Amino acid sequence: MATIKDVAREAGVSIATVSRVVNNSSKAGKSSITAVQCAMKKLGYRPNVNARALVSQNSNTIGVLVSDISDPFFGALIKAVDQVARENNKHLLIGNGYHDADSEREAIELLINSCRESLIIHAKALSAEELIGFANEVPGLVLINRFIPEIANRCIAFDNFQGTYMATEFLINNGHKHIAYINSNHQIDDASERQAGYLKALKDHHLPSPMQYIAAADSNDQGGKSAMIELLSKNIPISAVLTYNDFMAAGVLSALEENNIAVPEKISLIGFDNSLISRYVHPKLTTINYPIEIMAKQATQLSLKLAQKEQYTPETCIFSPTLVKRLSVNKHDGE
Amino acid sequence: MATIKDVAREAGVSIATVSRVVNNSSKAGKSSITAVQCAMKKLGYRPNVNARALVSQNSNTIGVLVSDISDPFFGALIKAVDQVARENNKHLLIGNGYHDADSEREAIELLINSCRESLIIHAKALSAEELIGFANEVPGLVLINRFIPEIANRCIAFDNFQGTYMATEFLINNGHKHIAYINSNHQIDDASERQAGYLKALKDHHLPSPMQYIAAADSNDQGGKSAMIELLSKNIPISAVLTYNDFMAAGVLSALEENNIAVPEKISLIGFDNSLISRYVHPKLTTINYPIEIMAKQATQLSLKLAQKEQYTPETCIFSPTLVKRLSVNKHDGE
DNA sequence: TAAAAAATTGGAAACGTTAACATCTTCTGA
DNA sequence: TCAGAAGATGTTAACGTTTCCAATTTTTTA
Repeated sequence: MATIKDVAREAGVSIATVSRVVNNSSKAGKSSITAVQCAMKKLGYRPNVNARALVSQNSNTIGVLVSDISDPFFGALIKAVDQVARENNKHLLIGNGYHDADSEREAIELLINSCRESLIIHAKALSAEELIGFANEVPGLVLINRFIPEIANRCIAFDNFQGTYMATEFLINNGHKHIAYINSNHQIDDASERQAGYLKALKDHHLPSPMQYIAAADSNDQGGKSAMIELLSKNIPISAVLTYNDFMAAGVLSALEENNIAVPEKISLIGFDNSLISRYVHPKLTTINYPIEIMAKQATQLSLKLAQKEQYTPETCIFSPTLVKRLSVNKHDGE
Repeated sequence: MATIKDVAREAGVSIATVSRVVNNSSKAGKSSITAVQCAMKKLGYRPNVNARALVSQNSNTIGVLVSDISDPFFGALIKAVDQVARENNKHLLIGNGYHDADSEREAIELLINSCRESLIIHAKALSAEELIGFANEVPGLVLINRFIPEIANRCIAFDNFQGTYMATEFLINNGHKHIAYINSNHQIDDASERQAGYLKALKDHHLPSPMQYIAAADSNDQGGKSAMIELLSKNIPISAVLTYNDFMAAGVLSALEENNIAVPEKISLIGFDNSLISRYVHPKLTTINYPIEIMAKQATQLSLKLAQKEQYTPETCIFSPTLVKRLSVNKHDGE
């Protein structure tokens, strides 16, 4: 591999001049520029990023930790980060947390070692203390989809409570009184917040909230399906179902279809996330929009600013849900 | 940030000894080891990866280029690469090609600059010549989902032709004679190979292959929908449709539903890729499986071997499609 | 007990780059 | 025509590691 020295020798100039040409800093003469460019082309010279990063103390890389790259939700997150990264001539180092505290920790360590500047972290399994520790170590670390009061200015989060509250209220306003909620059995904040929003909406509208209307399972379609079957087998009146996410809603659809229960005619259904699949299931799913792209862009900008020690407070830290009305909810008449 | 020097001073040893402890190379005395570990913990020492990479000429990073990170197909690809990477203590640098030659080139340049060892490249827009050039420059570069004869031992590809051939033949064996094909309008090999497989199957079974049964559009659900509408408006007999991918098939389903044409009762449908959404659409989609995870793992292993200058030829270079039977195909009787 | 062997340590040269500083040209304008 | 400014270029010291080599200490063996 050709180094700057080789180029200097080939072009008959000093390495400083080559460096100046490479970084087109103004102080290089025309003849040198052409000579150096020629030599670079001839030798196929590529600056060594590690040497550069070593001296400039900056790797031009944004580290991103997600729970599962293959989930389109995180795909959308990463893509949004990438768009901002591109505008700033950075590239992306990706870590996968596998929904597991040890993996998350390991991945963050790796990311911190590799790029101490900017980090966008989606970690649900790690404790707040541990994350605060990392945040204190890395000024450009930003948490996404998680709010920790001690480092509030480093968090870009989503109002889960409000999301299920809205969804539940929407069902109530459509005449539904027997609304079930299918939650994730993951022990993460999102799950308890979403359940709390559902319960609060019922309470505010003076509806009972018996625990038998709540089921919990793995947050995928299989989980949704089995939770729905569990609810059906209780033989309680249900006119609407709210799920923790769209995948679980898809599972609910399967369960209902197999039992010849029409959606939305017999049972209305609302998902959560407005993910890719919500447009593809049948009927198209009414769901809660999670503006992950905007949030990810915001988080990236925040991280970039913080990395440059700029004081910067984003306009929005906690993003709000919106209801996406599609075809899985009907008005309910009578009891 | 604490450096190795700080640790050495704190522990009262030389930097060489610290380095030995950090890399637990055998030649360190017990007392030094404990002293150094103590000092490291106290100072929160993290080895500087750039300095390491500079001297060891190896960044422990695998670069991956995909067309669109937010597409679950590529999500699955990246996750598979990550699994192999983890086993080898590497992490992932991700580039996005945005289905565009200039972006692909730019991203590859960036990736090469950052990790000259291992590269997994999914590039459809770039010319073969250009890719051969990059491959010659980087021994560990492996092409995925693309076959270039000149660098055949660096390619992990998929038999697109065979995929549509199988699908078409399956439809023919189910009594279908009027089979339409909806192709992608992208000018990439996959599109022409898949169309060729469809045509060859028709020919081998002595069926006519009029061009009016072929439509092309953007390779997403919108494209699939408009292409299907185009086919319907021609008012030709159609008993089955084959699409370039599952997203287009989802669009076809929308178009047919809006026109009250039942799938599979009136028209059978086969997708391609066996992607995430194929299980979520209604009816569940019969499709062609694209074993992208296995391919990605294979590609990563190949890349890692090549980077170590090992001679290595993977068992399989061209992977084969399989048919995934779900609920979107019926037998067709009569003409 | 002394010499040889083994284990442990430190010094210093790399790795490829940037940037501060010094030097040497070449203009500019009076 | 010459002083001074401006421009171009080179020298060299960092950046934080690893690793070779030599030096020192400890252990082993006869």
